[in-house]
Amino acid sequence: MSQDIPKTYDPRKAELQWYSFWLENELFRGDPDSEGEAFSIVLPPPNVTGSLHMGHALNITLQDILVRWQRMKGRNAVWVPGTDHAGIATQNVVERQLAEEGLHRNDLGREKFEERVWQWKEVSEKKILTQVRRLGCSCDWSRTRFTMDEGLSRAVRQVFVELYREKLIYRGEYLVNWCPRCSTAISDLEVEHSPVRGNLWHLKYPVENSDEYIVVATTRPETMLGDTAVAVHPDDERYIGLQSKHVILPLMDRRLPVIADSFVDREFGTGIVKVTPGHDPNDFEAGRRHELPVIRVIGEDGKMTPQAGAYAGLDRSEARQRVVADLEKAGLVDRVEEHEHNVGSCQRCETIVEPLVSTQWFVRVKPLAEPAIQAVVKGKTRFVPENFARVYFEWMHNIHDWCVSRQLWWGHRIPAWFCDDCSEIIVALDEPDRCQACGSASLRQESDVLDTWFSSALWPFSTLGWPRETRELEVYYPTSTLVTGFDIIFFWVARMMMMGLRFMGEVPFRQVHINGLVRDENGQKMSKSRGNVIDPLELMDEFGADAIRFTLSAMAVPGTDIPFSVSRMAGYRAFCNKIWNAGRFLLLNLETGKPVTSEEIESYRQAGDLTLEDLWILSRLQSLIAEVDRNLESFRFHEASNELYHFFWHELCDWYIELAKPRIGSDDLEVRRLASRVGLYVLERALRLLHPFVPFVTEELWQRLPHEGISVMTSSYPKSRPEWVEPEKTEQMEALQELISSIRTARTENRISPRKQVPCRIHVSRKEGREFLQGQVHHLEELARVGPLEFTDSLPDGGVQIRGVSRLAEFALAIEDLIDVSAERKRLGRQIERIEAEVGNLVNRLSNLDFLEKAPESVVAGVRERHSESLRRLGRLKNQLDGLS
RNA sequence: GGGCGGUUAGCUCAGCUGGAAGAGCGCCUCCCUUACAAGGAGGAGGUCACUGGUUCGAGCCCAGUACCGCCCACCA
Repeated sequence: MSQDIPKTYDPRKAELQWYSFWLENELFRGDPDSEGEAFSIVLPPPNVTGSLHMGHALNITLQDILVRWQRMKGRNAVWVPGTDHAGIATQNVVERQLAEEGLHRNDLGREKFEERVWQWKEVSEKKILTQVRRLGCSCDWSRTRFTMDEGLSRAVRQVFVELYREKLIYRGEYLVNWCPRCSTAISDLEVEHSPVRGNLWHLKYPVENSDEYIVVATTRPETMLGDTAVAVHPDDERYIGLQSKHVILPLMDRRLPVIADSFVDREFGTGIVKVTPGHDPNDFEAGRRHELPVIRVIGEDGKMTPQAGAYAGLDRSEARQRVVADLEKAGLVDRVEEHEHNVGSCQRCETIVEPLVSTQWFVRVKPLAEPAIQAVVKGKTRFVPENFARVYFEWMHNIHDWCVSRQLWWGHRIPAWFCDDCSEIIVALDEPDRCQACGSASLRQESDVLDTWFSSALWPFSTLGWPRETRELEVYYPTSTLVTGFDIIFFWVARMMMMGLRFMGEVPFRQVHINGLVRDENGQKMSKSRGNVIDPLELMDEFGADAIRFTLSAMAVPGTDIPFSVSRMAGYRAFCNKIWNAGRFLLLNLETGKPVTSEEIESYRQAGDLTLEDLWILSRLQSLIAEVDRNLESFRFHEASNELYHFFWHELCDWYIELAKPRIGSDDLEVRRLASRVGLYVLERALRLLHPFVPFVTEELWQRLPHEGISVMTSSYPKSRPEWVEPEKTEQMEALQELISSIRTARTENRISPRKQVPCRIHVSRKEGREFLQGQVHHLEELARVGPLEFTDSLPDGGVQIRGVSRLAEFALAIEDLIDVSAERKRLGRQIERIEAEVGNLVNRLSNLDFLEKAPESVVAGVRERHSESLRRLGRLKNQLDGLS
């Protein structure tokens, strides 16, 4: 099978070629009726707001590794992809585009605006899904969904209607978080709090019919215009007398009752608080308890309303200045303190959120939360790492009703109709013809849309066909694993749990793996403002998809963020190239022929045809298989990656191939054939093991190897054969490696040219050791460049020589040139020092009676072994030092 | 105010069940040896934040301290 194989791996070509190959052969297809236990994943749908970032790259890479791995293990695997309409976020993107054209969405009107967003959605979705493909993801594209496509929209309406009928959805006037810029209500979760340095104004409110006044403290003086009471703590003795009185609200001349309510903190400020039910969550609650009127002084546009009297029409920040100035003029500002407090702003546009009273739709979540808590308590869904379950519980236990209506145009329109002729509200799956109460045909649909997370909450079952009863739901629900970020545990994971349990009667996924955040090299969050954002597409162009995948996987330590490093990725690109070149070498030099089966290898084993290095690499391969499996089972992607990396590079390439080269090039055809069979076998199995991580380079090589089946994707993931694990061979191999390394070190440090063949004498005190090494002479000659090689009973003193030791043997290299005696002295001195320290340490442990008595025997034996070995070695080194004249 | 995570080599980080301190990059030396210079062979570099405890034995377990980061929370 001679062929042209370029020296350097070209990712671009392989990626294009093999991705289309996989697609053409429908290898990503999930068929509910095919064999094997189901393994299903739904892709957390990316928002159609632009393109993918490094966080997505990590998230989808991990999923693809899992899916490819499970598919190769024979599971009936499916990965359902799709995108999210991302209501407010996408609307904002398009609004910004309009703004650049000098337009506002009102200029277009709802219908035209929606059309415009749909156009954008097509562009963004295409871009995103292309990126997902370029990374090599094996999604079942025939199942691609969008949260606003017809089927999913129907699922949304169905859920809304059912929850409404059960009174788990209600409509009402409450205080909500309002974003004046987006001009919509948002949920508590969409408000981000950050500390702001501001002032605490202490204001004087005169007491009615008296010369006295009370002092209240506020961070938002402009809201005083909407005060409808002041409050004190019922047990606050300072103000018992005040409780029956009224105060006069300055600037507005309004008479305010003094109420007693235990929400007041006696320690804070004066212990008297102004109550503004229209613009503060606490005050709103207090207002309800005390039946206080609500006065809205700030409107939905962030400007003061007519209710604000003289201040009407002013922006809220302007109003603040004016109110303070006016109060100062009237001598009603007691004092002003600097004060840091939290201010809430809109997650999507960073505008300061205004709490205001508004009519909205809410989901009553407590009844839904309870089963969702229990499911995790009982282990029906497991978090990995498990400490995230605590975060989940924490939030679920303190959950508040969920405001689901949004005053946006982009989203699922709420399936509710208002009758113009009576006050009836009809909530229905499809548009009703006439009012169910009065029969009027004059109906208007609610103009609000739903929070984007409402449809996301249904994703694991809506994508599988719900509310239809599909075979997919039967087979693939609950999904196996959800891979997502910790930042959306509340937004998404919790809500999927609630909806899944309510509508499917079963959790939406068995496991939730929480992946970390991709940060920059210095651990900083990637953000546009910091200018440290890395575009995965650019990286793929430069380094190849496999390199970026392997980098992310190798760095994906569960529960921790990833400081993404480009230099490290260059290292993993080198790894891909290494895989390529190892494959290239073997392909160019081995006898090929039929694919190699494990049975064939087993027959060589039985016949005793295999060499030390063969048995060793086969043994190491079995351990590797077991380790990779174990690590992937527990989402330890970094460990699995590192094991593979180390095996392939530092065991297979550095040692096995080097050791096997002479046999591979041998004139003895039988020797050559056997070396080829083992070489092919190990390479082919290694490619299978690596495939989920680096799908392209492995496929490219695998296709050139003798193989059965259409793709490495469809081959089976290797299973460990414990009977091939050979600890003694491994130990022998390590001893040989150590000897070779120490000869190499001695050579390098004495500046002996790497090419030069150097005569060498070896002394081994133990008979078995000598016999073993005598069988490995060819390896020593090749890899340590020594020869002729002579085994002696003792090493001669004097003469020009360099000496060294390993755990197995001591050796002397004879060279004609003078060696640098003082440098050699130093080198030996350093070694002696090191070993003496070790011996000291070991002696301490062995002279400790407690250690001898209490430590397990194997540990003690190990220490004894090391102790005597070190002593032997020390003796040899000292001899050598003395021998240097 | 609660909760969680971190502190290990110059840098970024691993270290899973307590049993001889690791990787990548960077640095130094040598080598374009017919798979690979995106390579090979060597080398230097660590008081595992601090204090105490448990243990024969601690980077790992326990308690406390310091500093850093994150999440949640209606203190005006």
